[in-house]
Formats: sequence, C-alpha cells, structure tokens
Amino acid sequence: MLTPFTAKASLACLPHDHSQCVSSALADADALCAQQGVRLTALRRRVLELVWHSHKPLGAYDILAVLSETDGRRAAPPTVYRALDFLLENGLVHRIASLNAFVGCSHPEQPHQGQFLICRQCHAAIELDQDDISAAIVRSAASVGFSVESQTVEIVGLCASCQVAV
Amino acid sequence: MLTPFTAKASLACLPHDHSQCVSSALADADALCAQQGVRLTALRRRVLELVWHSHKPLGAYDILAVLSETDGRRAAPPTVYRALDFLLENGLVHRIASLNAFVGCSHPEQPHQGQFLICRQCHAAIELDQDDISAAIVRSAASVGFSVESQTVEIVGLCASCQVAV
DNA sequence: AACAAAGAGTTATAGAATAACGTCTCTTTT
DNA sequence: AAAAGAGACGTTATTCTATAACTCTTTGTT
Repeated sequence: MLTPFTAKASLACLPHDHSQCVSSALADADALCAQQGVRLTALRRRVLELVWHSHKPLGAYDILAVLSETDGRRAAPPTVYRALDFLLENGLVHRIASLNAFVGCSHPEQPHQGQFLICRQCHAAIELDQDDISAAIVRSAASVGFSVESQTVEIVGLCASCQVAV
Repeated sequence: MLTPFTAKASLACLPHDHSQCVSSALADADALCAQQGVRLTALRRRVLELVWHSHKPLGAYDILAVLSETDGRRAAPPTVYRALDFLLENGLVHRIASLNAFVGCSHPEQPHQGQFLICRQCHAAIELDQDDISAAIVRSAASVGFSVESQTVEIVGLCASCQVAV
C-alpha cells in the first residue's frame, strides 16, 4: 500500500498535470514564506518556478541561461546561487550532490532531508522520506559511535515507467 | 557487538598505526590488480598511496599539488583524473560526491559501493557496507516501482572521538 | 626489430561555485 | 521628511572541479 506521500512522490515518473505541481508548489512557497516572515522575491519565486519546471534536477547554469536568454534579465552566477541558497535554507528545494543540480521539494511544510530516487533514463528525481532508511542509517552509525546530523541519500536506477519502456 | 568489518572501518577515527593501513592497502591493491590482470603503474600506485595518506577524503587537486610540488612530476589534471578513474573502476577508491573528494576503499576484495560516515570535525570518512541500509533503500524504492542500480549514501555528523573531544 | 595498444604528457576548455565590492530600495528611526 | 541601516541584487573577478582532444612514450607481442 502506498502512503499519500509516496504516491505524491512517485508522481514524478507518471503522466500527470504538471502545471498543477508548479502552481501548488508556488502557492505553498508563498504561504510558507509569509508564515516564516521571509521574502519570496520575484527573482526567488522565478527560480523556484524554473526548478519546478520538471521533476528533473536542474543545474544552476541552466537556470542562469533561462534568466539571461528567456527572461532577458542581467544575471550572473551569484544571482542564481543566492536565490538557490535562500530556497535551500527555507526547505523549498533540495540539492542533489551527485548531479550538482537542484530539484523542488515536494513537501516543504516540515523540515527534512529527502532521499532521492534518480532515474538514469528519464532523469526524474523521486523524493522519498522513509523513516526506515533513516533509522537503519542512524542505527549503523550508532554501532560505531557516530552521531548523525545530516544525510545524503541518492539512488540511481530505473523508474517504473522507464522499466516498462525498455 | 561489532563485526570485524565495522571494527576495521571505525579505525578511521581511532588512534592506530596508520602506516599499517597504507602498506596493507597498497599490498592488497598489488594483489588485486595482478589477479585482475590490470596494471597498477607507478603513478596509479602513488595516487592510491596519497589517497590513503589519511582517512580524510582528498581532492583531485590536492593530489595534483603533491605530484607537482613534492614529487616534482609534471602533472596536469588529466594525469590525476585518469589515475583516479582507474582506481575507481577497480574498486580501490571511492568518490565522495558531497565533498568532490576521494578516499581509499577499506575492503576492495569484493565489489560494492560504500556508505560513508563523514565527521564534520576531523573530516575522517568511515566506510560502512551495511546490508540493512541497502535493504531498506531497495525496499522503499520497490514500493514505488523503482529498481535500484547504484547508491550514494553519505552521512555527516560527529565521530566517536570528536564527540568526547567537545 | 616492428607493431599495436595502453599509459601518460600537454594544451585548452567546460562546468560549478564563491569572494568582494557597489548600488538600489526598502524600512525604521529620529 | 531626512538619515541610517539592512537586505537584495548587480558586477567583476577568481577559484575549484572535471573533461576533450591531441601527442608522445612505454610496454608487451609477434
């Protein structure tokens, strides 16, 4: 049985109304930033929108290219990285270390660090937040006296859609 | 109870005869490469030795600096990256994606992808290979129809030594 | 010795991220 | 309303990480 969350997460690799994903992510971000008393400026909101453009993690320089070429905005790397830093700090996006890329957070309400399933075929990233994975990690770490503070879990493989597509 | 493996792994953060680590890693590498019919050249062996210089993941450009400055070798980035590629392919080192750095593999006998505990204080990386972590990941992935091919698990926190040191 | 193939040197460039400083625009205080 | 201050963004330059493409050398084989 799938929990509502995993169902939402796995949407990444299924056909769906993606414009709904984007608008709901932006609305959530508006609400969360208002609640936190931080400013989701036009630039930050636009970067978040671009990151949500698909479920594929997006590189900072890809964002930069859109800002420069499509939006016609004068933008240099720091412009993008500052916006991304803000979004990361406020839990609105995640960074995928193994890809040097960024992806929208699918449930920014509570602070967490996602676990990611990355399809090597369609490049979509499915976000999980499974307690049993975290628990197994914390337990193994504890067995050598190590106390866990942050986790990077990035799994490459084939998503359900791409498996049947082969 | 610690298994021999976790005991060996946790050595990274304990006082120990590290020259023993290095020489045993090099001897293992010699044996494995001979067995596999691949060439552990002088350069590759030296890069492996440098990676094993400590249990802290080492950047490619740090290796490059030693080759150039200490060894007096004419070396450019491709020299180092090719050696690292060889060592990665043959399971003698691991790449830590979140650090852009490389660390010696503590049990290169069988192919695997390590899980890493990285101390934010002393920067040592402890390699684990816990089946229950992998199993939890594979199980969660399967619940959304995702088939796992490779795993990146990099955990930041405090090692046992650094916890008491605070 | 001749040859092919692997390894390593060399030059140039691409890609990712940050430092440092300047400017503008708000808000808050006086 | 003027001054002060903070936050956001622009700008320039640089650092760090990694690879492409080509050349030369070494090594093992015939």
